[in-house]
Order: sequence, then C-alpha cells, then structure tokens
Amino acid sequence: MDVQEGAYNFGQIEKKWQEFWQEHKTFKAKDCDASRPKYYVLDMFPYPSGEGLHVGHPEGYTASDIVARYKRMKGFNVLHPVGWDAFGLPAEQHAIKTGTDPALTTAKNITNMRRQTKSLGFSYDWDREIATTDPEYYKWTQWIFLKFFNSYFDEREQKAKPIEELPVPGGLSEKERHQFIDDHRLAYQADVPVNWCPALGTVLANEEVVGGVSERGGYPVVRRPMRQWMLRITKYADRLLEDLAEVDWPESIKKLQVDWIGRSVGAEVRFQIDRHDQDLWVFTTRPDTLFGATYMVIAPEHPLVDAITTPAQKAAVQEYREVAARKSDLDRTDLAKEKTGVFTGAHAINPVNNEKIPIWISDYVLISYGTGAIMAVPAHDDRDFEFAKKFNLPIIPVVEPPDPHDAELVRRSELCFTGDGRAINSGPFNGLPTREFQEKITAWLAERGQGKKAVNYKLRDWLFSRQRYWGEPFPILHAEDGRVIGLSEDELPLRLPDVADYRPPGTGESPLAKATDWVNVTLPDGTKAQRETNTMPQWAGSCWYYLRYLDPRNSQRGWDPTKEKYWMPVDLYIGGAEHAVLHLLYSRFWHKFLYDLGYVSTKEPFHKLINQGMILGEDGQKMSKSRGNVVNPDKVVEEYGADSMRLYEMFMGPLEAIKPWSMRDMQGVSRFLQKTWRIVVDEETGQLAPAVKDAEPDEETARLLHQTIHKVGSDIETFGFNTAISAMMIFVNHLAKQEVRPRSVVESFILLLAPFAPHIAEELWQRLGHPESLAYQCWPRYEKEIAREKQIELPVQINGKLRDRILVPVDLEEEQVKARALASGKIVAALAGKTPKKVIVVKGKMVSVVV
RNA sequence: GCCGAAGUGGCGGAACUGGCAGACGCGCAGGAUUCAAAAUCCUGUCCCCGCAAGGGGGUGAGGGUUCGAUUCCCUCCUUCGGCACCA
Repeated sequence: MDVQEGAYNFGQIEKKWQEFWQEHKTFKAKDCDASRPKYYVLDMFPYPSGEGLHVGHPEGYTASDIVARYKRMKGFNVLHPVGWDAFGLPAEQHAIKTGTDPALTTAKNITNMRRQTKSLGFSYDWDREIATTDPEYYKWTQWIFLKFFNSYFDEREQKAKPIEELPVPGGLSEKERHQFIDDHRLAYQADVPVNWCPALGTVLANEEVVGGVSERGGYPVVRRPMRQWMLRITKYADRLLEDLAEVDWPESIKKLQVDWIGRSVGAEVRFQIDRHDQDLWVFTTRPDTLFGATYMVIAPEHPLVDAITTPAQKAAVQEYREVAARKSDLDRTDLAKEKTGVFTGAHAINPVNNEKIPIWISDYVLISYGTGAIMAVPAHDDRDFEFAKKFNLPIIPVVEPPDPHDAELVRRSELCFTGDGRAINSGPFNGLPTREFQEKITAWLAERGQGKKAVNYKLRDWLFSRQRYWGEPFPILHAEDGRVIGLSEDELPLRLPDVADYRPPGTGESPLAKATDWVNVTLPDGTKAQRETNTMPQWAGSCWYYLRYLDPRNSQRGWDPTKEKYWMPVDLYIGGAEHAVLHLLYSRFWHKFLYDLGYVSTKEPFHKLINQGMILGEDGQKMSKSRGNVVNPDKVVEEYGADSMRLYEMFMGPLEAIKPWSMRDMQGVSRFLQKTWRIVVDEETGQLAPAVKDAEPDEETARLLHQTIHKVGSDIETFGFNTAISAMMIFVNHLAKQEVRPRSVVESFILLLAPFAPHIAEELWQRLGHPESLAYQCWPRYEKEIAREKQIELPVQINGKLRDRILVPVDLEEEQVKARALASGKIVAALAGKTPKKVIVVKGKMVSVVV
C-alpha cells in the first residue's frame, strides 16, 4: 500500500531535524554572553551500561530538555550539557570475566548510549560532552584530590586552607612534623575497619552495603581493618546542614540529608573508674538523666576494656570480644536479636552523686560514635531499658512524664519514657523541666571539670579508596622512608596502566598492585617509591562534572574562573531520588571545599533540584530483565517516534511520581501528534491544509489560544508537564473542528508544542514558511484581556448541595449575582417558600444559599 | 520500630490560596465512513434508583471544623521510599 504523500512520517522528520541541529550547532551555549540572562539546566549524567538507555532515563532528560528549550525561547542563554559517569563496576566485572579492557567496553557502551540519546532529540550542546574516564577529565579529578591532600581545615574560620598555612607546633622531630601534617590533611590515610567483600575482592563504602551484603551482586560483607584513604567530610557537617536553607530542593530530600548527617547536641561527661586512675568519657544527649544512670556500657573494641576488666571476668569478656569481632554489620545491627553483653567487673563513679555503677561491654554501643561508651539510663532510653530488663539491672526513673498515667507506669519501672518532663530523684535538681535541667547540669559539670557541651554526628568521614582497577588512580607516592608524597600538577594525569589481568590479587590490594612497572618508581633523589594502588570510588568523577561542562576542553585548568562566575550555580538539576543523599552530599562537600580555596564562587552547586519518579513496567512492578517487563526505548522510538515518546513520558503523570508504563496510553499521545499534523498539513497532497488561512481568529479561538499559552507556560515553570500537554490537547481538539484555522493561531500553537515535541514542531514551522529553526523564536505572548472569559457559569448551592447553575457576565456585581441566583426557577422551587438565612457569593466561583 | 511520600472511575491521572469531583488521555459501548478492515469522525461512559425529568450516594476508613472539605484538624488502615541500636 502506498504511504500517503503528506502523512506524518516521524522517522524521516526526526532524522532530518536531528541532522539539522547537529550541523548548525543550534544548541551551542555561548560562554559569558552578557546580553542575555544565563540558565544552566543539568541532568544527572548516566552510567554507560551495556544494557543501554532504559525508559527511566528519558523521563528526567525530557523534562530538563523541555525547560531548556522553553528558556531559550524566553530569551535565556541556556547551558544544557551531557556526559558519561563512566567508571564503574560492571565494566570491571566484564573485564575480569573476559579479559577485555574496561576502556574498550566503556567506549562501546558510550557510543551506543550516545546514539540512543541523540535519537530522542535532546537539545544538548554536544561540543561539551565529557566522560569521567577520559584522562583529560580525570586529570582534574586527581587535581582536586591533591587539593584535598594539600589542605587542612581551620577550625576557627571553619574553612579549608592550604597545608602550608597549617600552624605546626615547634620542637617536633622531622618525623613528628610529617606525622602532624599528615594528620591534618583533608585527604588522609587511616587503618579503619572496612566492609571487606571477599567475593568482589574489595572494600565497600557503608552505603554500598545493604543489609549486610554488597549492593551490587549481593555478596556477603565482613569487617576487617585496612589502610584506606579518607576524606574529612565531617569537618563540613555543620556547613552542609546550614546551607540547605539556601537551596530550593524538595523538603523530603533535605530531610534525608539532615538525618544522614545526624547532628546531635549533648554533653560529654567524665566518669572516674573505681580503683583506676583512668577516666571514662561518655557522650549523652540527655545529661538531665545522669541521676538515673545505673550502669555503663562500653563498646567491645573500646581501648579501656583490657585495663579495667577484672581477672574473674577476663575469660567472659575475652570471649565476648571475639564473637563481636566476628560478627558482620548485619548481625550487629539486627534489631530482632536480643541484647547481649558481659560485665567487666569494674565500676564507674557517677559524678553527680558518687554512686558506683557497673561497667559492661556490649555491641549495642558502637566504637565509631561519640566516645564509644555510654551511661545507661534504662528508665529513659529504650535500648538501655531492654538491656536492663534482660540482665536485671536497676531502673531508676528520673523524669516524670506529663501524662499522670504514664508517670505511674514509669514510677513502677514498667514504662520507658524518652520524652520531656520534670526531674525526679535528682537531688537538688528535682522539679526542673527537661530542657532547663540539661542546660543547668551541663554548666554544673563544666564548672567542676566533669563534662562539657558536645556535638556528635552520624556522618562519618568518607572512605574514599577502592581496591579496583577501573577508577581514577590516586596521584600519590609512598616513599621508602614512609613519607607520603602527592604528585605535582604537571605530572597529571596519572594514567591507568595497562594490565594483563583484571582480577583482584585477593590480598585486599587492587589489581594495579600487579602492574609492578607502573607501581615502582625512582624519585629524583634516587630513592625508591611505590605508587598508591588503590583507586577512587565512582562518586569521585560525579562530584564535580558540572564544573567541567563550563570549560570542557581547557587543558590548563579544570575550568576558567570567568566562565564559572558566569554560569554557576546550576539553576535546575534533575535526576533520580536514589542520589538524594550520597551523590548530592558528596558533591556539595567538594563544592564547599573548592569554594574555600577560591575555585568556585557559590556556596552551593545546585540551586533547584527535582527528582523524577521511577517508571514501572506495564505490570506495575519495577522493570527488570528477570521479570521481562523492560521497555526498550529504541523500539518505542522506532514504532512511535521520539516526539511521541517524549510526550508520553511527560503525559504519564507528575514528574516526581512513580508510575507504570502503558503502551496503550503511548498510542494516545501518538494520536494527538497525528491530529496536530493534520491540522496543518493536508495528508492527501502534502501541502498546507486549506483550512490554514491568513485570517483573524474568532473570539473563542483567540481566547482559548491565550488561555493555552498561559497554561502551558506556567505549567512548564512549575514542572506540571502532564497538565500542559492536556491543555494542548484541548486546544488541538478545538482547532481541529474549525473550518478556518488562522495561520497566526496555528503558528503560536506550534511554538507552544516545540519544547515537548521539537521535531514535528520544527517541521510544521518550516512548512508554514519559516526558513529558520524555531529554537530561538519568541515564546508566544500571553494577553490576559484576550484570555478572559466574558460569561461564566456559576453553581448555586443550597446548604452545600448543588441545585442549579446560572450563566452570568463575568464581572456582574455581587448583589446582582445574588438576585439572579435567587430568581432561578430551580432555586425558587428548592427553597419552597423558605427565606434564606444567608447568601454567600464567592466572586467568579459560586453562590451558596443557607436556609 | 522511627522518619518521609501517597491512597480519587475499569486504568494513567486532573481539580489554583477550602468553592461545580473525575479535566485530558486510555479502555469500553453505540453510531457514521468503508465491499471489508485499519485510520478517522460523532455520541455516551463514577455508582445506585428512574423511560425520562429528577433524586440519592461518592475522593482508603471513622470522627471534627465550615454555608461548603479530595483540600484543614484528630484517630486508624494500606502501599511505596528512606533509616535502622548514632546514646
């Protein structure tokens, strides 16, 4: 069968315009153009996987592209770049299995994903494309790492400074001096218990361990101390919290970050250990419950354990420690499990009342938080309560709950109360409300040198090294004499060596350790050194990529400061909520650090953040290969075209909602585009439809057009893309019925459609006689007067029930509206002679009669 | 367990600051066009009673505030996401 001459041939049209945009560099962003306001729209760049794009990617990318195209039409100088977060485990696993260089796998995957991305017609400035695996890119990742290595944190000014400015105490030996400096670097090495995954032959960050097994692969993970590189993100905890006030992010995401940082204010309190000269420091957020402390608990790994354990308890303590050490994180955090612990035989002396209380060890106290020791107040802490019940330890209530019933239960030690109340059993402090007590007692302790105010964070320093091949090498040398030396800038990039075997040696080292030619170097003074063989985690490259887009080909510096000042901050950042904490926290941290050193001009990198929701399979389940419900974007584009795909992704529902895919609904938006096509083009002839004429629009059409202009524009501004599309559908339905479709009206509409379905819009625009691309056409002007309805229908209610509708001129006086409502036949009938008590007229909305 | 988000027709969803619940799309039913089909167009489509006019019910459940509640408040249920002994 012949294809009709003028039918909507999306395949041809999309190819044509994609080539046009590429050839004309239509979307090239112009640096430092002072004549227009700038707008930086950023997508979370994808990992180039072998699977290629899935339909979740184009969701966020379409949304950001609509905004980018809309902003261009509104006169903004738009920066809309794309790139590849290309280091990562899958390519390395593939290399281990097949011996293929991950660089080759990655390049192949990028080629495929670039093709897919281009097929959707996103208005990226492709000249700025980057990949984190490119040595010209990771050169600067290494450069930033060296900045961390060569900086310290000035506590007084609360900012990073060059390490040369670190005040080093006098009288130190050369070795001590080095040690002191190394201990203050923002990138430092530490022996830390890490999550060692034997199956992957690597350590994992806490966040890569989910439920005791590796996030990728699901292999068991155990604790094991190893030398690791750490970044001092904890120094930035307060600033990372405070500056959340500056950004326009979803409240839920901010809250996740706040909780992740987990700042808690309380006191550190000193307990003397009975018959020892050492003290035991604890951290508590409830110093007001000190009188209720009936025992102490220290972590099994606590350094004082050996010193204080009595001979009688030695064996039991020793055994407990060994069992605890063997436990994985999963076992230790399993709440279903009962509390365990062993008495050390030692006692501590409570500074407020000189009571002697027993010291236990238990793994419910973590060595890595606070001081690794607590005072246990079972009456007012759930965990202590549970422990005390199990081991029959005394429970002394010291806070009286406001509720008398609760108060009685607490008095009988039957209820653990963790809220605020009034002090009891607390000597001279009895009767004080919780808050006031906390302040008083903290001051009281401080006066006596028994305590001080303290702040703790759940946030830990960032474990920054991985034992992998496919990551950025650390620009670090370990000299024979133990010195740790950072490479100089002109030695960057330090490239990954070629290796024959990508398998980890299994010693805990990375596969790089086997590249001995690369590892062993001779220093200028003739002594020998070894390269660091760990590599950086995948987060590293994504911590600063938004800066490289500003100046992607600069070989002299990471980015030009003038360009940085012009483009930053990112105005709109769209991506998945799975990065709510880690990526967004890490990159904020790097950004603040770069801000301290003067390399960036804004405190925060991302002003506005939107999370797109996940797209589920047609069965309402998460898409996965094993379920067989994965939708392939290539197929959809082939069958319906990129414009339909884009439109459908936006029409499914609110951007941020989780929603299931539906091929049937996909056809619905495809029909809408075909209808749009037929409004302009005569399918028989391929010429402009005869109904498209140079004519004045009738009043109704003009009104609807302007209402649509308003709706679509404001919906784009508020990311309500689904309702914008619905408004356009209403308009097209109207226009399709008109015998005359004024050219000016059709053109305005095409411009509205352009950000959503750019290929068809460009094609129709051209067919309407415009030789230029519409990418920089002015967004249609909204005329409020034209959009205004002349008559409106008002509902009339009696006692809240709808009884009639009246048609009135839009600006009719209130009294008149009232009169007309009461005069309506149905209302008269419904009132049945009763006199209304009250008549409420809500202007332009409704009339409510109360009887 | 704690924190967060959300529950609206057969389905995806809409409803601005408390003001006509169900826009728009899908599906379905009937009709037009066609030799027939696809495509397209028209009409209908929350539920119940009724031929109709009309009436009653209805936004997870129950209560409250209000002339009026999907929207605000309280209690509860369900689903999804995050955290998981952080003292």
